[in-house]
Amino acid sequence: MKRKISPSEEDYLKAIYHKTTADAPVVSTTLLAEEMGAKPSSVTDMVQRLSEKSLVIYQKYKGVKLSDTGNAKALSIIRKHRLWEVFLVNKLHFSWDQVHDIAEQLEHIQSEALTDRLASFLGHPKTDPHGDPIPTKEGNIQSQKKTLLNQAPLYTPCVCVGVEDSSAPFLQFLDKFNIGLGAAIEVKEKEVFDGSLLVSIAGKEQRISKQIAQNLYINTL
Amino acid sequence: MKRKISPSEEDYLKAIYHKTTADAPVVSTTLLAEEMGAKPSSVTDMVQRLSEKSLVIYQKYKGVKLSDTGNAKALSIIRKHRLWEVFLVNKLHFSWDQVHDIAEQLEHIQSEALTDRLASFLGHPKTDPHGDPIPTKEGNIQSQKKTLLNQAPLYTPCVCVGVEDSSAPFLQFLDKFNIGLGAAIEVKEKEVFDGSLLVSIAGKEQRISKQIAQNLYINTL
DNA sequence: TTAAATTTTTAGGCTTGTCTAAATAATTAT
DNA sequence: ATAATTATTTAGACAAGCCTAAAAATTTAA
Repeated sequence: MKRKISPSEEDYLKAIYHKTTADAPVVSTTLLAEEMGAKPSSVTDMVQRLSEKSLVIYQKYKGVKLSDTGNAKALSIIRKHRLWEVFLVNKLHFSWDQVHDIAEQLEHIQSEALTDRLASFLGHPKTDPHGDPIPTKEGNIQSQKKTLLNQAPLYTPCVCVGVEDSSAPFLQFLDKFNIGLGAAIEVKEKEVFDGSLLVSIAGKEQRISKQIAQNLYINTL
Repeated sequence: MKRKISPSEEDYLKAIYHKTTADAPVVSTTLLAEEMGAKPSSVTDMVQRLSEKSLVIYQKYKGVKLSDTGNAKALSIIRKHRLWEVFLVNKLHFSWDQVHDIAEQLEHIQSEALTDRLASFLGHPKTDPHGDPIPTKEGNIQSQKKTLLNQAPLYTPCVCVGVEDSSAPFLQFLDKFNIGLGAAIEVKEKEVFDGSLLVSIAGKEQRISKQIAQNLYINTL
Protein backbone atom coordinates (compact mmCIF):
# COMPACT_ATOMS: atom_id res chain seq x y z
CA MET A 1 0.00 0.00 0.00
CA LYS A 2 2.73 2.44 0.95
CA ARG A 3 5.04 2.38 -2.02
CA LYS A 4 7.92 4.81 -1.92
CA ILE A 5 7.98 8.01 -3.90
CA SER A 6 10.76 8.82 -6.36
CA PRO A 7 12.41 12.27 -6.56
CA SER A 8 10.67 12.82 -9.88
CA GLU A 9 7.28 11.98 -8.40
CA GLU A 10 8.02 14.35 -5.54
CA ASP A 11 8.74 17.09 -8.05
CA TYR A 12 5.38 16.55 -9.69
CA LEU A 13 3.53 16.65 -6.38
CA LYS A 14 5.28 19.90 -5.54
CA ALA A 15 4.41 21.38 -8.95
CA ILE A 16 0.75 20.39 -8.59
CA TYR A 17 0.73 21.97 -5.14
CA HIS A 18 2.13 25.23 -6.48
CA LYS A 19 -0.18 25.34 -9.49
CA THR A 20 -3.48 24.73 -7.71
CA THR A 21 -5.32 27.31 -5.60
CA ALA A 22 -8.72 27.76 -3.98
CA ASP A 23 -9.82 29.53 -7.19
CA ALA A 24 -8.38 26.92 -9.56
CA PRO A 25 -8.42 23.63 -7.64
CA VAL A 26 -7.20 21.54 -10.59
CA VAL A 27 -4.30 22.04 -12.99
CA SER A 28 -4.09 20.98 -16.65
CA THR A 29 -1.40 18.70 -17.99
CA THR A 30 -0.19 21.45 -20.32
CA LEU A 31 0.34 23.93 -17.50
CA LEU A 32 2.03 21.27 -15.44
CA ALA A 33 4.23 20.35 -18.40
CA GLU A 34 5.32 23.97 -18.65
CA GLU A 35 6.10 24.08 -14.93
CA MET A 36 8.06 20.83 -15.11
CA GLY A 37 9.90 21.57 -18.33
CA ALA A 38 8.45 18.43 -19.90
CA LYS A 39 6.02 17.54 -22.69
CA PRO A 40 2.30 17.18 -21.91
CA SER A 41 2.38 13.51 -22.89
CA SER A 42 5.04 12.82 -20.30
CA VAL A 43 2.94 14.58 -17.71
CA THR A 44 -0.11 12.46 -18.56
CA ASP A 45 2.02 9.35 -18.04
CA MET A 46 3.29 10.48 -14.68
CA VAL A 47 -0.05 11.78 -13.46
CA GLN A 48 -1.64 8.42 -14.23
CA ARG A 49 1.06 6.67 -12.20
CA LEU A 50 0.53 9.09 -9.30
CA SER A 51 -3.19 8.49 -9.55
CA GLU A 52 -2.68 4.73 -9.22
CA LYS A 53 -0.69 5.41 -6.07
CA SER A 54 -3.58 7.54 -4.76
CA LEU A 55 -1.36 10.59 -4.47
CA VAL A 56 -3.47 12.67 -6.86
CA ILE A 57 -7.07 12.89 -8.05
CA TYR A 58 -7.02 12.72 -11.81
CA GLN A 59 -9.81 12.79 -14.36
CA LYS A 60 -8.94 12.34 -18.01
CA TYR A 61 -9.12 15.63 -19.91
CA LYS A 62 -10.25 17.38 -16.73
CA GLY A 63 -6.99 18.03 -14.93
CA VAL A 64 -5.38 16.90 -11.70
CA LYS A 65 -5.23 17.88 -8.03
CA LEU A 66 -3.56 16.49 -4.93
CA SER A 67 -5.19 13.88 -2.72
CA ASP A 68 -4.88 14.33 1.03
CA THR A 69 -1.86 12.06 1.20
CA GLY A 70 -0.38 13.77 -1.85
CA ASN A 71 -0.91 17.15 -0.23
CA ALA A 72 0.78 16.02 2.97
CA LYS A 73 3.70 14.70 0.94
CA ALA A 74 3.99 17.96 -1.00
CA LEU A 75 4.01 19.99 2.22
CA SER A 76 6.72 17.75 3.66
CA ILE A 77 8.88 18.37 0.60
CA ILE A 78 8.26 22.11 0.73
CA ARG A 79 9.13 22.04 4.42
CA LYS A 80 12.45 20.36 3.68
CA HIS A 81 13.17 22.71 0.78
CA ARG A 82 12.61 25.82 2.86
CA LEU A 83 14.48 24.55 5.91
CA TRP A 84 17.51 23.79 3.75
CA GLU A 85 17.27 27.28 2.26
CA VAL A 86 17.43 28.74 5.75
CA PHE A 87 20.45 26.55 6.49
CA LEU A 88 22.21 27.65 3.32
CA VAL A 89 21.63 31.34 3.97
CA ASN A 90 21.91 31.53 7.77
CA LYS A 91 24.67 29.00 8.35
CA LEU A 92 26.63 28.76 5.10
CA HIS A 93 26.11 32.42 4.18
CA PHE A 94 24.81 31.89 0.68
CA SER A 95 22.81 34.81 -0.70
CA TRP A 96 19.07 34.39 -1.23
CA ASP A 97 19.41 34.10 -5.00
CA GLN A 98 21.84 31.15 -4.80
CA VAL A 99 19.93 28.70 -2.66
CA HIS A 100 17.01 27.50 -4.77
CA ASP A 101 18.85 25.06 -7.03
CA ILE A 102 20.76 23.47 -4.16
CA ALA A 103 17.60 23.16 -2.04
CA GLU A 104 15.91 21.48 -5.04
CA GLN A 105 18.34 18.63 -4.51
CA LEU A 106 18.40 18.63 -0.72
CA GLU A 107 14.60 18.48 -0.47
CA HIS A 108 14.67 14.87 -1.72
CA ILE A 109 16.87 13.57 1.10
CA GLN A 110 14.84 11.00 2.99
CA SER A 111 15.18 11.03 6.76
CA GLU A 112 12.57 12.38 9.09
CA ALA A 113 15.14 12.51 11.87
CA LEU A 114 17.33 14.71 9.70
CA THR A 115 14.52 17.16 8.99
CA ASP A 116 13.56 17.29 12.67
CA ARG A 117 17.10 17.95 13.82
CA LEU A 118 17.73 20.46 11.07
CA ALA A 119 14.63 22.42 12.10
CA SER A 120 15.79 22.36 15.70
CA PHE A 121 19.35 23.36 14.72
CA LEU A 122 17.94 26.35 12.85
CA GLY A 123 15.71 27.37 15.75
CA HIS A 124 12.43 26.29 14.11
CA PRO A 125 12.26 29.15 11.62
CA LYS A 126 8.80 30.29 10.48
CA THR A 127 9.80 31.49 7.01
CA ASP A 128 12.48 30.83 4.42
CA PRO A 129 14.95 33.45 3.12
CA HIS A 130 12.36 34.67 0.59
CA GLY A 131 9.67 35.19 3.20
CA ASP A 132 7.70 32.06 2.32
CA PRO A 133 6.19 30.23 5.28
CA ILE A 134 7.68 26.88 6.35
CA PRO A 135 5.06 24.17 6.93
CA THR A 136 5.22 22.49 10.32
CA LYS A 137 6.04 18.82 10.75
CA GLU A 138 2.29 18.25 11.08
CA GLY A 139 1.68 19.90 7.70
CA ASN A 140 0.27 23.21 8.86
CA ILE A 141 1.22 26.19 6.75
CA GLN A 142 0.30 29.75 7.66
CA SER A 143 -1.11 31.64 4.71
CA GLN A 144 -0.08 35.17 5.46
CA LYS A 145 -2.12 38.15 4.29
CA LYS A 146 0.09 39.28 1.45
CA THR A 147 0.09 42.85 0.12
CA LEU A 148 1.98 43.70 -3.04
CA LEU A 149 4.10 46.85 -2.90
CA ASN A 150 1.83 47.84 -5.77
CA GLN A 151 -1.12 48.16 -3.41
CA ALA A 152 0.72 49.73 -0.50
CA PRO A 153 -0.78 52.96 0.88
CA LEU A 154 1.17 56.20 0.30
CA TYR A 155 3.30 57.72 3.05
CA THR A 156 2.99 54.68 5.29
CA PRO A 157 6.06 52.93 6.74
CA CYS A 158 6.20 49.34 5.45
CA VAL A 159 8.52 46.40 5.71
CA CYS A 160 9.43 43.92 2.98
CA VAL A 161 8.13 40.48 3.92
CA GLY A 162 8.48 38.39 0.77
CA VAL A 163 8.75 38.07 -2.98
CA GLU A 164 6.32 36.69 -5.54
CA ASP A 165 9.06 35.87 -8.05
CA SER A 166 12.03 34.20 -6.38
CA SER A 167 14.15 33.70 -9.49
CA ALA A 168 17.83 34.53 -9.17
CA PRO A 169 17.73 37.49 -11.62
CA PHE A 170 14.91 39.19 -9.72
CA LEU A 171 16.55 38.62 -6.34
CA GLN A 172 19.89 39.91 -7.59
CA PHE A 173 18.08 42.95 -8.92
CA LEU A 174 16.56 43.58 -5.50
CA ASP A 175 20.01 43.32 -3.94
CA LYS A 176 21.17 46.18 -6.16
CA PHE A 177 18.37 48.29 -4.71
CA ASN A 178 19.31 47.17 -1.19
CA ILE A 179 15.94 45.51 -0.81
CA GLY A 180 15.87 42.45 1.37
CA LEU A 181 13.51 40.83 3.87
CA GLY A 182 12.91 43.26 6.70
CA ALA A 183 13.90 46.29 4.64
CA ALA A 184 11.97 49.46 5.52
CA ILE A 185 10.03 50.77 2.53
CA GLU A 186 7.72 53.76 2.20
CA VAL A 187 5.90 54.69 -0.99
CA LYS A 188 6.19 58.41 -1.68
CA GLU A 189 4.52 58.64 -5.05
CA LYS A 190 2.72 56.47 -7.57
CA GLU A 191 3.10 57.28 -11.26
CA VAL A 192 -0.21 56.81 -13.08
CA PHE A 193 1.33 56.55 -16.54
CA ASP A 194 3.60 53.49 -16.11
CA GLY A 195 2.76 52.32 -12.60
CA SER A 196 6.26 53.03 -11.34
CA LEU A 197 6.78 54.05 -7.72
CA LEU A 198 8.95 56.57 -5.93
CA VAL A 199 9.92 54.85 -2.70
CA SER A 200 12.33 55.41 0.14
CA ILE A 201 14.43 52.38 0.99
CA ALA A 202 16.54 52.68 4.11
CA GLY A 203 16.13 56.45 3.93
CA LYS A 204 17.20 56.72 0.29
CA GLU A 205 14.66 57.69 -2.40
CA GLN A 206 14.57 55.51 -5.50
CA ARG A 207 12.27 54.93 -8.47
CA ILE A 208 10.99 51.39 -8.90
CA SER A 209 9.23 49.95 -11.95
CA LYS A 210 5.75 48.47 -11.79
CA GLN A 211 7.20 45.06 -12.62
CA ILE A 212 9.33 45.13 -9.51
CA ALA A 213 6.53 46.51 -7.35
CA GLN A 214 4.12 43.75 -8.26
CA ASN A 215 6.57 41.06 -7.25
CA LEU A 216 7.38 42.41 -3.78
CA TYR A 217 5.28 41.77 -0.69
CA ILE A 218 5.14 44.25 2.18
CA ASN A 219 3.39 44.67 5.48
CA THR A 220 2.40 48.01 6.98
CA LEU A 221 3.93 48.58 10.39
CA MET B 1 33.46 14.75 -23.62
CA LYS B 2 32.47 15.61 -20.08
CA ARG B 3 29.15 13.87 -19.64
CA LYS B 4 27.62 14.10 -16.22
CA ILE B 5 27.69 11.25 -13.73
CA SER B 6 24.54 9.74 -12.24
CA PRO B 7 24.18 8.90 -8.54
CA SER B 8 24.34 5.22 -9.43
CA GLU B 9 27.55 5.69 -11.39
CA GLU B 10 28.97 7.61 -8.46
CA ASP B 11 28.15 4.68 -6.18
CA TYR B 12 30.05 2.32 -8.44
CA LEU B 13 33.10 4.59 -8.57
CA LYS B 14 33.07 4.76 -4.79
CA ALA B 15 32.76 0.97 -4.49
CA ILE B 16 35.65 0.42 -6.91
CA TYR B 17 37.70 2.89 -4.90
CA HIS B 18 37.01 1.04 -1.66
CA LYS B 19 37.65 -2.40 -3.16
CA THR B 20 41.00 -1.73 -4.80
CA THR B 21 44.30 -1.38 -2.95
CA ALA B 22 48.01 -1.25 -3.75
CA ASP B 23 48.08 -5.03 -3.29
CA ALA B 24 44.98 -5.73 -5.39
CA PRO B 25 44.80 -2.91 -7.94
CA VAL B 26 41.79 -4.36 -9.78
CA VAL B 27 38.48 -5.68 -8.49
CA SER B 28 36.34 -8.46 -10.00
CA THR B 29 32.75 -7.95 -11.08
CA THR B 30 31.61 -10.56 -8.55
CA LEU B 31 33.21 -8.79 -5.62
CA LEU B 32 31.85 -5.49 -6.84
CA ALA B 33 28.41 -7.04 -7.23
CA GLU B 34 28.56 -8.16 -3.61
CA GLU B 35 29.59 -4.67 -2.49
CA MET B 36 26.81 -3.04 -4.51
CA GLY B 37 24.09 -5.52 -3.64
CA ALA B 38 23.58 -6.28 -7.33
CA LYS B 39 24.09 -9.20 -9.69
CA PRO B 40 27.44 -9.64 -11.48
CA SER B 41 25.76 -9.21 -14.85
CA SER B 42 24.45 -5.80 -13.83
CA VAL B 43 27.93 -4.83 -12.73
CA THR B 44 29.40 -5.87 -16.07
CA ASP B 45 26.87 -3.63 -17.81
CA MET B 46 27.64 -0.65 -15.64
CA VAL B 47 31.38 -1.12 -15.72
CA GLN B 48 31.28 -1.16 -19.52
CA ARG B 49 29.36 2.12 -19.51
CA LEU B 50 31.86 3.65 -17.08
CA SER B 51 34.68 2.43 -19.28
CA GLU B 52 33.17 4.18 -22.31
CA LYS B 53 33.12 7.36 -20.25
CA SER B 54 36.81 6.82 -19.40
CA LEU B 55 36.08 6.74 -15.68
CA VAL B 56 37.45 3.23 -15.24
CA ILE B 57 39.98 0.92 -16.87
CA TYR B 58 38.23 -2.31 -17.66
CA GLN B 59 39.44 -5.50 -19.30
CA LYS B 60 36.96 -8.27 -19.97
CA TYR B 61 37.35 -11.13 -17.50
CA LYS B 62 40.29 -9.31 -15.89
CA GLY B 63 38.57 -6.88 -13.53
CA VAL B 64 38.27 -3.12 -13.26
CA LYS B 65 40.10 -0.19 -11.64
CA LEU B 66 39.60 3.57 -11.57
CA SER B 67 41.12 5.88 -14.17
CA ASP B 68 42.67 9.12 -12.95
CA THR B 69 39.48 11.04 -13.58
CA GLY B 70 37.44 8.28 -11.99
CA ASN B 71 39.70 8.33 -8.95
CA ALA B 72 39.35 12.09 -8.61
CA LYS B 73 35.58 11.75 -8.85
CA ALA B 74 35.53 8.99 -6.21
CA LEU B 75 37.60 11.10 -3.84
CA SER B 76 35.27 14.04 -4.32
CA ILE B 77 32.28 11.87 -3.40
CA ILE B 78 34.08 10.45 -0.37
CA ARG B 79 34.99 13.99 0.64
CA LYS B 80 31.34 15.03 0.52
CA HIS B 81 30.20 11.90 2.35
CA ARG B 82 32.62 12.42 5.21
CA LEU B 83 32.02 16.16 5.50
CA TRP B 84 28.28 15.54 5.78
CA GLU B 85 28.95 12.92 8.44
CA VAL B 86 30.86 15.50 10.45
CA PHE B 87 27.96 17.91 10.03
CA LEU B 88 25.43 15.34 11.17
CA VAL B 89 27.43 14.40 14.26
CA ASN B 90 28.94 17.74 15.28
CA LYS B 91 26.08 20.06 14.40
CA LEU B 92 22.93 17.95 14.46
CA HIS B 93 24.14 15.65 17.25
CA PHE B 94 23.49 12.36 15.53
CA SER B 95 25.48 9.45 16.92
CA TRP B 96 28.22 7.91 14.79
CA ASP B 97 26.14 4.84 13.98
CA GLN B 98 23.27 6.86 12.52
CA VAL B 99 25.01 8.98 9.93
CA HIS B 100 26.11 6.60 7.20
CA ASP B 101 22.77 6.09 5.45
CA ILE B 102 21.94 9.80 5.46
CA ALA B 103 25.41 10.71 4.19
CA GLU B 104 24.94 8.14 1.39
CA GLN B 105 22.22 10.41 0.09
CA LEU B 106 23.86 13.75 0.82
CA GLU B 107 27.09 12.76 -0.96
CA HIS B 108 25.29 12.99 -4.31
CA ILE B 109 24.29 16.64 -3.96
CA GLN B 110 25.99 18.54 -6.74
CA SER B 111 27.38 21.95 -5.84
CA GLU B 112 31.03 22.65 -5.40
CA ALA B 113 30.17 25.88 -3.61
CA LEU B 114 28.10 23.92 -1.11
CA THR B 115 30.95 21.50 -0.37
CA ASP B 116 33.41 24.36 0.02
CA ARG B 117 31.19 26.29 2.39
CA LEU B 118 30.27 23.19 4.34
CA ALA B 119 33.96 22.38 4.86
CA SER B 120 34.57 25.93 6.01
CA PHE B 121 31.50 25.90 8.29
CA LEU B 122 32.82 22.73 9.93
CA GLY B 123 36.32 24.17 10.37
CA HIS B 124 37.96 22.04 7.67
CA PRO B 125 37.92 18.78 9.62
CA LYS B 126 40.66 16.26 8.86
CA THR B 127 38.68 13.12 9.70
CA ASP B 128 35.07 11.96 9.84
CA PRO B 129 33.29 10.69 12.98
CA HIS B 130 34.71 7.20 12.41
CA GLY B 131 38.29 8.41 12.15
CA ASP B 132 38.51 8.12 8.38
CA PRO B 133 40.49 10.87 6.66
CA ILE B 134 38.63 13.49 4.60
CA PRO B 135 40.20 14.10 1.17
CA THR B 136 41.03 17.71 0.42
CA LYS B 137 39.33 19.67 -2.37
CA GLU B 138 42.43 18.92 -4.46
CA GLY B 139 41.97 15.18 -3.91
CA ASN B 140 44.73 14.56 -1.43
CA ILE B 141 43.98 11.97 1.21
CA GLN B 142 46.30 11.20 4.09
CA SER B 143 46.79 7.48 4.54
CA GLN B 144 47.40 7.19 8.23
CA LYS B 145 49.54 4.43 9.66
CA LYS B 146 46.79 2.25 11.09
CA THR B 147 47.37 -0.21 13.94
CA LEU B 148 44.65 -2.66 14.91
CA LEU B 149 43.97 -3.02 18.62
CA ASN B 150 44.90 -6.63 17.92
CA GLN B 151 48.52 -5.63 17.32
CA ALA B 152 48.79 -3.07 20.09
CA PRO B 153 51.72 -3.53 22.50
CA LEU B 154 50.89 -4.57 26.07
CA TYR B 155 50.84 -2.02 28.89
CA THR B 156 51.13 0.93 26.55
CA PRO B 157 48.66 3.82 26.68
CA CYS B 158 46.80 4.07 23.38
CA VAL B 159 44.01 6.15 21.90
CA CYS B 160 41.22 4.97 19.61
CA VAL B 161 41.62 6.62 16.18
CA GLY B 162 39.23 4.73 13.94
CA VAL B 163 37.22 1.66 13.04
CA GLU B 164 37.66 -0.87 10.26
CA ASP B 165 33.97 -1.85 10.28
CA SER B 166 31.71 1.18 10.47
CA SER B 167 28.39 -0.66 10.38
CA ALA B 168 25.72 0.52 12.81
CA PRO B 169 25.69 -2.72 14.86
CA PHE B 170 29.43 -2.60 15.46
CA LEU B 171 29.39 1.09 16.36
CA GLN B 172 26.48 0.61 18.74
CA PHE B 173 28.37 -2.25 20.31
CA LEU B 174 31.38 0.03 20.86
CA ASP B 175 29.11 2.61 22.47
CA LYS B 176 28.09 0.03 25.06
CA PHE B 177 31.77 -0.39 25.92
CA ASN B 178 32.21 3.38 26.05
CA ILE B 179 34.63 3.23 23.16
CA GLY B 180 34.67 6.22 20.88
CA LEU B 181 37.23 8.21 18.91
CA GLY B 182 39.81 9.58 21.30
CA ALA B 183 39.03 7.02 23.99
CA ALA B 184 42.05 5.98 26.06
CA ILE B 185 42.75 2.26 25.77
CA GLU B 186 45.50 0.12 27.26
CA VAL B 187 45.90 -3.60 26.63
CA LYS B 188 46.56 -5.47 29.89
CA GLU B 189 46.49 -9.04 28.69
CA LYS B 190 46.14 -11.02 25.48
CA GLU B 191 44.45 -14.43 25.65
CA VAL B 192 46.21 -16.92 23.39
CA PHE B 193 43.29 -19.32 23.19
CA ASP B 194 40.60 -17.09 21.60
CA GLY B 195 42.53 -13.90 20.90
CA SER B 196 40.41 -11.90 23.34
CA LEU B 197 41.93 -8.93 25.16
CA LEU B 198 41.75 -7.60 28.67
CA VAL B 199 41.84 -3.83 28.23
CA SER B 200 41.28 -0.78 30.37
CA ILE B 201 38.95 1.76 28.82
CA ALA B 202 38.66 5.06 30.62
CA GLY B 203 40.15 3.42 33.69
CA LYS B 204 37.75 0.49 33.70
CA GLU B 205 38.94 -3.04 32.89
CA GLN B 206 36.92 -5.00 30.35
CA ARG B 207 37.33 -8.13 28.25
CA ILE B 208 37.04 -7.62 24.50
CA SER B 209 36.66 -10.33 21.85
CA LYS B 210 39.15 -10.79 19.03
CA GLN B 211 36.44 -9.81 16.54
CA ILE B 212 36.10 -6.42 18.17
CA ALA B 213 39.83 -5.96 18.55
CA GLN B 214 40.54 -6.55 14.89
CA ASN B 215 38.08 -3.86 13.83
CA LEU B 216 39.40 -1.08 16.05
CA TYR B 217 42.32 1.17 15.15
CA ILE B 218 44.54 2.72 17.83
CA ASN B 219 47.62 4.87 18.04
CA THR B 220 50.19 4.65 20.79
CA LEU B 221 50.66 7.91 22.63
C1' DT C 1 -24.84 23.30 -34.25
C1' DT C 2 -21.53 21.80 -36.93
C1' DA C 3 -16.67 22.68 -38.35
C1' DA C 4 -12.13 24.19 -37.05
C1' DA C 5 -8.72 24.71 -33.72
C1' DT C 6 -6.77 23.33 -29.56
C1' DT C 7 -5.86 20.31 -25.78
C1' DT C 8 -5.10 15.88 -24.11
C1' DT C 9 -4.24 11.13 -24.41
C1' DT C 10 -2.44 6.97 -26.63
C1' DA C 11 1.02 4.35 -29.07
C1' DG C 12 5.48 3.24 -29.87
C1' DG C 13 10.51 4.17 -28.95
C1' DC C 14 14.73 5.38 -26.34
C1' DT C 15 17.96 5.31 -22.18
C1' DT C 16 19.23 3.90 -17.56
C1' DG C 17 19.73 0.48 -14.41
C1' DT C 18 18.26 -3.59 -12.99
C1' DC C 19 17.09 -8.75 -13.49
C1' DT C 20 17.27 -14.04 -15.15
C1' DA C 21 18.87 -17.49 -18.17
C1' DA C 22 22.15 -18.99 -21.41
C1' DA C 23 26.71 -18.90 -23.40
C1' DT C 24 31.59 -18.43 -23.00
C1' DA C 25 36.07 -17.84 -20.78
C1' DA C 26 39.10 -18.91 -17.01
C1' DT C 27 40.46 -21.69 -13.29
C1' DT C 28 40.94 -25.94 -10.71
C1' DA C 29 41.22 -30.71 -10.17
C1' DT C 30 41.85 -35.19 -11.79
C1' DA D 1 46.11 -32.34 -20.56
C1' DT D 2 41.69 -32.57 -20.42
C1' DA D 3 37.41 -32.43 -17.83
C1' DA D 4 34.73 -30.22 -14.35
C1' DT D 5 33.81 -26.23 -11.92
C1' DT D 6 33.52 -21.47 -11.33
C1' DA D 7 33.57 -16.70 -12.93
C1' DT D 8 32.16 -13.61 -16.29
C1' DT D 9 29.77 -11.87 -20.13
C1' DT D 10 25.94 -11.73 -23.45
C1' DA D 11 21.09 -11.80 -24.63
C1' DG D 12 16.64 -10.64 -23.79
C1' DA D 13 13.18 -8.57 -20.58
C1' DC D 14 11.24 -5.08 -17.56
C1' DA D 15 10.04 -0.50 -15.06
C1' DA D 16 10.73 4.45 -14.78
C1' DG D 17 10.74 8.56 -17.07
C1' DC D 18 11.21 10.85 -20.86
C1' DC D 19 10.37 11.75 -26.11
C1' DT D 20 7.69 12.25 -31.00
C1' DA D 21 3.83 11.35 -33.87
C1' DA D 22 -0.85 10.14 -34.29
C1' DA D 23 -5.52 9.71 -32.50
C1' DA D 24 -9.26 11.27 -29.74
C1' DA D 25 -11.72 14.50 -26.90
C1' DT D 26 -12.81 19.14 -25.83
C1' DT D 27 -13.39 23.86 -26.70
C1' DT D 28 -14.07 27.75 -29.79
C1' DA D 29 -15.87 29.90 -33.75
C1' DA D 30 -18.64 30.38 -37.74
